[in-house]
Amino acid sequence: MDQPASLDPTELGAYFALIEVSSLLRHTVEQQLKDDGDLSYVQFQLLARLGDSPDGSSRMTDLADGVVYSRSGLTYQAQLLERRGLVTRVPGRDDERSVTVTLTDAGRGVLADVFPGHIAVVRALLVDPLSRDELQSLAGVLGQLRDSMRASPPRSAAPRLRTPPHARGS
Amino acid sequence: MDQPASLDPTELGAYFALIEVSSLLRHTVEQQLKDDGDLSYVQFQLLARLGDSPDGSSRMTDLADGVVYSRSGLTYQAQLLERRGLVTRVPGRDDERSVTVTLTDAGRGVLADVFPGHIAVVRALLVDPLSRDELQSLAGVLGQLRDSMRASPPRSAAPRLRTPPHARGS
DNA sequence: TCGTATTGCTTCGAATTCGAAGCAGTAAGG
DNA sequence: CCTTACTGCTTCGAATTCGAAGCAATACGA
Repeated sequence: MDQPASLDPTELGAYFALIEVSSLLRHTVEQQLKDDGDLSYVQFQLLARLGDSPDGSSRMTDLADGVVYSRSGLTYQAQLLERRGLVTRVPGRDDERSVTVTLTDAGRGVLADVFPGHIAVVRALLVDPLSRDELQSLAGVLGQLRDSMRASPPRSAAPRLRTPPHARGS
Repeated sequence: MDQPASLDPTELGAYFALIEVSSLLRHTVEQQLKDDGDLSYVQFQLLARLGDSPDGSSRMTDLADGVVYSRSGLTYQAQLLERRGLVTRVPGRDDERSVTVTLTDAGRGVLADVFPGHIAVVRALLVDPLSRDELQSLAGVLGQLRDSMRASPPRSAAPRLRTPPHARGS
């Protein structure tokens, strides 16, 4: 509760580097996906997640949980994918209000088109610049962070410390 | 040139964890900034960058270079900030076509309002869950990645390996 | 069983984003 | 000096994003 008001250089460095690295990586990946398969990053994430599933299908909600994404945005993207014939959407069998999204053969095809380039980008930007030890260290620390972030609901991240706004509009 | 077609678990783990961690962190920070100062993340980045500058001002282009952002998007956000009185925009002195953006006192005020909560979020999500060694390791590896990414223009990231698209629309 | 709350998804409107095109101002070549 | 290319920024239109509200199906309490 009595921590210094700012962050020390190491802390700041980790934060800024994380933001910048992920931003640049994502940018590059997005470009590659658009070039190779006309997919947005989110669309690729959805297809890839479906491809991982044993039967190539999943409920909307389960898809949303994996991809940090609003429900309405997911609906929008699923519509686009369906329009292109990459997935099908049918009402769930046991629960009439849920929607089951399923990867089509065309969807698997696009995924196959896009994968090699995707891997090449990740390799070029993330894997190759690091030694094996560094990569393992990175994976370990980030995995730990991911677990701790998942564990705590985002709501309680910064519960206190709120300063009264200075000059809010209106 | 003859690397395996896929990524091994460590490589995949680092990649996925990086994406997920940065995404969650960014989401949480965005929420905090909106709550405490009605700022988007980009707006905060712009204000913070100006705050770092000795005279609190900077050219549009220099701002864009720091924040991964399109020029038109920067113009849009700068307009919003100017409308709220957080920055001023005046034509550059020596080069008539450039625009110098300057932080106002109100801008500094909002920055001050927002900072404590911002630091609290970063601390809670990124710093506190890790040991000092882990944090240093993370900062080191990410810094290395950032440098290597900066060095190579994104264009050449995946120059080869392009598979002919499978079923492109139209 | 009935009434109410909850869940899963979609629709709607507003805000943000980007790329392409446009518009000065500046530099370079003759 | 004039023409041409380039730079810095803005405007424009289209696409994407989100939150709030809406709708249908399901779960729950009495």
